[in-house]
Amino acid sequence: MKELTKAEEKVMQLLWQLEKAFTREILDQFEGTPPSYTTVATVLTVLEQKGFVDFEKLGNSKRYYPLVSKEAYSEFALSNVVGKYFEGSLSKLVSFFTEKKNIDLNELDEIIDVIEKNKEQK
Amino acid sequence: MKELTKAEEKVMQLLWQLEKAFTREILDQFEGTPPSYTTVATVLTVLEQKGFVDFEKLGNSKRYYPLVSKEAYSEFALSNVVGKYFEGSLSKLVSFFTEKKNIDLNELDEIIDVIEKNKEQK
DNA sequence: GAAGTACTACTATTTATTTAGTTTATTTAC
DNA sequence: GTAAATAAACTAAATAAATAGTAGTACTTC
Repeated sequence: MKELTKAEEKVMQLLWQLEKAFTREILDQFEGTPPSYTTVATVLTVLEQKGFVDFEKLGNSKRYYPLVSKEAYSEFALSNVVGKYFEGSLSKLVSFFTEKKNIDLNELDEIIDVIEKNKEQK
Repeated sequence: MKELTKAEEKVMQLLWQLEKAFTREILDQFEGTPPSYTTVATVLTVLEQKGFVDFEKLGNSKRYYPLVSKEAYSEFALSNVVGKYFEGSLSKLVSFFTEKKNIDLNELDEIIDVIEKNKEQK
């Protein structure tokens, strides 16, 4: 999978949220000073070429939808970080995270729960 | 913290590994077809401007060393991913990871260990 | 069917990134 | 002490990314 650039990622985040959307609708989701309509349109064209989105034509408009799910890209992005910075080891990551961040006991218990449930399935 | 570009990240990974290094030494660590000497030198100059590295002058050579540790940047990169793709929640990340990947029981036990130890300290 | 609107397609511009050549200074080996 | 090697500094050029303007086409509403 190719990596998303900053601008592409922003648009994808909005599209994942909207599930299906016209350029205009994506534009409307921008907070603060939004980019111009054509900027969003250009990014969408690139995303289409890269295989991240496709569209259906409604009248002369394009309704875009993701081809790559947020889950699939999350996995990709996470694997990247784990591979590069945690030697591919999830426990290294968790260890690092729990030590650095002020993470509360509830969340730790939650994680143990998650893991125990997963163990049962194996 | 600013983000590292691809080329910058590669050089930083090598420098983190070497701890201290001359341009030549970093170049020598490249596998496959290495970039040219001057390319590495240019990237190092940019990294210096961005505050990721500094150097000490030995003769007319510069021995570079990281100003930003791999740990610090790991935290940054991880927080980025967790924030963008796991709603800031480590348990969501762990859950996702354990479900998707073929992760073995040993690693799951390891993670539980890590968390239990962390809990004790709180 | 003309006026306005909305959209795409094409083109352009700016900035960031990547890559590396050339020049000049310094060191080293004979 | 001169030739070769090495390194930094400077310059340049190609590519990628981000942004947006303009022209033209289709749709909409009176």
